[in-house]
Amino acid sequence: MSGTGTHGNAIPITPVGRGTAKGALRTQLQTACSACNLHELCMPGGLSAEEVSKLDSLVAARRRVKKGEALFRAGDAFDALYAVRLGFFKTRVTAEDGRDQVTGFQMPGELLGLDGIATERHSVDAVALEDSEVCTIAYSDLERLSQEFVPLQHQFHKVMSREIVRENGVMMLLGSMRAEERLATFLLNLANRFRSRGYSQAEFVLRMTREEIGSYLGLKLETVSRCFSRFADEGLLAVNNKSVRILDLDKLKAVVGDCRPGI
Amino acid sequence: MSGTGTHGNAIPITPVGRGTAKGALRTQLQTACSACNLHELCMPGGLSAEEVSKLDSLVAARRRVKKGEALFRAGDAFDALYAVRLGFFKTRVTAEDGRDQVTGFQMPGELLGLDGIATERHSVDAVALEDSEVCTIAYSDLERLSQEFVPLQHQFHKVMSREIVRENGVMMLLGSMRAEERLATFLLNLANRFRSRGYSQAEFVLRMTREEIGSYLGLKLETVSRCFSRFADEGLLAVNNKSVRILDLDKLKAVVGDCRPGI
DNA sequence: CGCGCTGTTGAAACTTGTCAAAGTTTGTGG
DNA sequence: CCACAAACTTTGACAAGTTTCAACAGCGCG
Repeated sequence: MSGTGTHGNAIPITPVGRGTAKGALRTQLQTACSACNLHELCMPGGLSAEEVSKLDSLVAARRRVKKGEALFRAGDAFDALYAVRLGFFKTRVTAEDGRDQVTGFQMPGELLGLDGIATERHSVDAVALEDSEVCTIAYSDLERLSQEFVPLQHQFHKVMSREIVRENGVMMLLGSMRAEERLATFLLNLANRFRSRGYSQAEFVLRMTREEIGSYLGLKLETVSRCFSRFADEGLLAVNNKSVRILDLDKLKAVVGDCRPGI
Repeated sequence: MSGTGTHGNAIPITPVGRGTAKGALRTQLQTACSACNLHELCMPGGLSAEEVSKLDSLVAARRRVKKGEALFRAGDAFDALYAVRLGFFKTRVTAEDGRDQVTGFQMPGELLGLDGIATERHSVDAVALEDSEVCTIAYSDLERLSQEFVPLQHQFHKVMSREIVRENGVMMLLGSMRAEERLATFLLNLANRFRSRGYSQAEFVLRMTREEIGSYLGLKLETVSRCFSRFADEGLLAVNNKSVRILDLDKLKAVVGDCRPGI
């Protein structure tokens, strides 16, 4: 099963499209959810193998998005959801006065576009942070299929609810944590998500700039940079530009919950 | 139709249950969504009259929640959604270390409990800020009915998506606004929601304390109090404890978007 | 190879938080 | 219905945390 020396079911997170034979093979094999090694993390979630195969009909098109390009923009008509297959995205909202706020970072297996259902127009921009690839799920198809297919409907509701819960967590972070706690929380969250995908939880490369991290965490980029430096000084992290290695996971966790250790 | 001198289709926002004959009559008449004057704002949303009548079967029980009591708590098993019928709620998340964060305020016509779908346990507390009343919608019934009833499914998805979009807005507020902007945004949002319900948008009574406002806005209660005082000094508001009157709507709006008027 | 974007660091300014005290309102029980 | 206690609000003075401004270093892309 495992230990063959290959990456097993881990998807390389490096930019796609370098045109290797192996890449071409993978693309061909994994057109279907049932063959996708992300299906545990993605929409198929708790569905049975048989049920997942029904999903395959939904995922019509694949789409590549180059680094810096938008998958969709606020104001665009909504007609599909997107599952990140490869790469890394950010979503952001822009206020009338031009300020913008990063509202999330999405990695393989995560869904984009849920914001569009409310008004049938997107309310955020989804921008690729590296060359990426998504599965397109036409929303009308999803609605139709989940009509006749109870577990899919249930699963979809869970995905939306999970997003609501995630945002509650971000509100807690933004509303009542200090800079170091915010960054530590963010790094621990990233580490967990990498781990779920079969990557090292201790060592990873950030796809976003300090400014994007700062926007997400409600901080200025200088503050983010200073916090990284402080964590490095204290031996919690080894930071080299965008690559981060967690040296002391326990201490990093302690940064988060240090305010009222007793209560 | 209107202009009879009564409140028409406006629901009095004062505490319920004083046992007047009129109150008893209303309770009896409005057990059904089709007879509820909130149906424009609530789940029935864009549904036709005929469609709404199908909803009635869903709304089995009504439930009263006294001021200060919880409709549900984080960790409780999830089995129903609740539509606020009368009164006012807050939702809050609590961190392991005891800190808590208000994640929303819900008024009549708004839904509570969407957080519970993800894990089948609630992840927030929902607490009544005044004596309140909710319609209980069993989630299993909702799933079943929306299975055979497309517009309901669609409407429910919209409600969830709307909540995601709302939370994006709160992230913007918490992540990149200053104290005065946050409070102004909050007041304008309240004003709009009161207006949609047929109340004055210029004059209303806050159901929550300064501390709860502060928690929602990521500020300390003293900061909230100072901002109120400053708005009053500048002639934007008349503030008397919990009652607020907006004196200069345009200036209040200007507070929000004053950072980069040009760009 | 150089220009621009990204990241780091320092010092000063500013916003918000903390602590403290006093006033006000609300709720409860006699 | 009044009195008292608890909860809430306001305000001031001061402290702390974060932002702002500025300068410079490093890396990557053209």
